Amino acid sequence: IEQTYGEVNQLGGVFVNGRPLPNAIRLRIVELAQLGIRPCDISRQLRVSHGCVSKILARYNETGSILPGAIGGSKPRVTTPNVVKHIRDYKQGDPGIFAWEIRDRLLADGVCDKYNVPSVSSISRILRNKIGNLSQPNPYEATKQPPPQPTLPYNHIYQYPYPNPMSPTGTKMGNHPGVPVSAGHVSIPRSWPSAHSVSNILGIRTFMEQTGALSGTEGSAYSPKMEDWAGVNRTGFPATQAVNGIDKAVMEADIKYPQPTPSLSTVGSFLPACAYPSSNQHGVYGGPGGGYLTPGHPWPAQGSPLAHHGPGVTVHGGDLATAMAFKHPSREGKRAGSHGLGKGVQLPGGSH
DNA sequence: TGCGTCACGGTTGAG
DNA sequence: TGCTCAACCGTGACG
Repeated sequence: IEQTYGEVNQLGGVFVNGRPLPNAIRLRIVELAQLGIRPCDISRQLRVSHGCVSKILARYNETGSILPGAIGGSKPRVTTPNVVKHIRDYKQGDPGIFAWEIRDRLLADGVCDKYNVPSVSSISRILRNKIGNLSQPNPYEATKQPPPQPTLPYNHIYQYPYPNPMSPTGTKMGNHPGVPVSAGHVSIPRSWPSAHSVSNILGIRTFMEQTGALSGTEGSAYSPKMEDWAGVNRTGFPATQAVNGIDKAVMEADIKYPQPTPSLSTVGSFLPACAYPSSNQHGVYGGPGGGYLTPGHPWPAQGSPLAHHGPGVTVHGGDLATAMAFKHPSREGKRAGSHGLGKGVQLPGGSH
């Protein structure tokens, strides 16, 4: 029995505190903005706080990406065995060498670059702790041989954390057929690649439209790596069964992210009912994308991956009561102050 | 009224 | 295995 939960913001939208909005919503925000819709209107239509809309648009303008940043994890160590080895060599070659000189040499020799060169204090610590007695073997070499760590910049090592619904391995960082992935993970630099730009996404959408690959998977249509979509064929996905080795839980994530079924023309009737699994968030808001649009808007009601509400999307609980029932009981009342205000559903159009 | 910014409480994942 | 820490998140309030 998996506990899922969501919270309702002042606009009546559903969100999970601490987790990014689903890519579908993020994409919609950017697309609406590109259509000239004001951020405040986007906020109201999508029921996302204007601060969030502002943030996403600002990020998009800055990076060209709609995707959230990499969550969690630690910065990679800069004192890799290779660096330690070089420091050790420098120290052996010149016992009187200063830490700052070592630092300069690491840069000069290309062992490190300016992004991952250890600080002087780190070098000092290495000298003290690891190379204090040069007669002792290097602990890295004497004990175990950790896997070589490439001295890559921080960006490169960070991974996009979302599980990939198309992963044949069912792992969060799954590989894609035909997409070479080394070391079992896919890296997306924080300087977001243009592959995530809306134009590219739209291009991919065209592809998806043509193939019908997005049928019924509106909210889950966003692969962690958009550029991998070309290798994706989601046609005929069973709703809850493992497909192509995809972990069932991953698949179910799509289903556990129901968005209330807002009718297209009734933003005002939007009733949030969403339950995010704690493990991931892709595929949230399974409702028809067109539901975010005001009547008469030129937005294509069909043809958008976000607008197609296919059979693969099971919308659970179409009312607020259901959404609230998914909440963590322990979280109720826990968030006093401003966040507690989000509990109350405010009718659309209400001013803040 | 719209929007940029920030504090806050939360999640995440490498170390 | 559990903890720590630093990254990120969206909300809501403020100006």
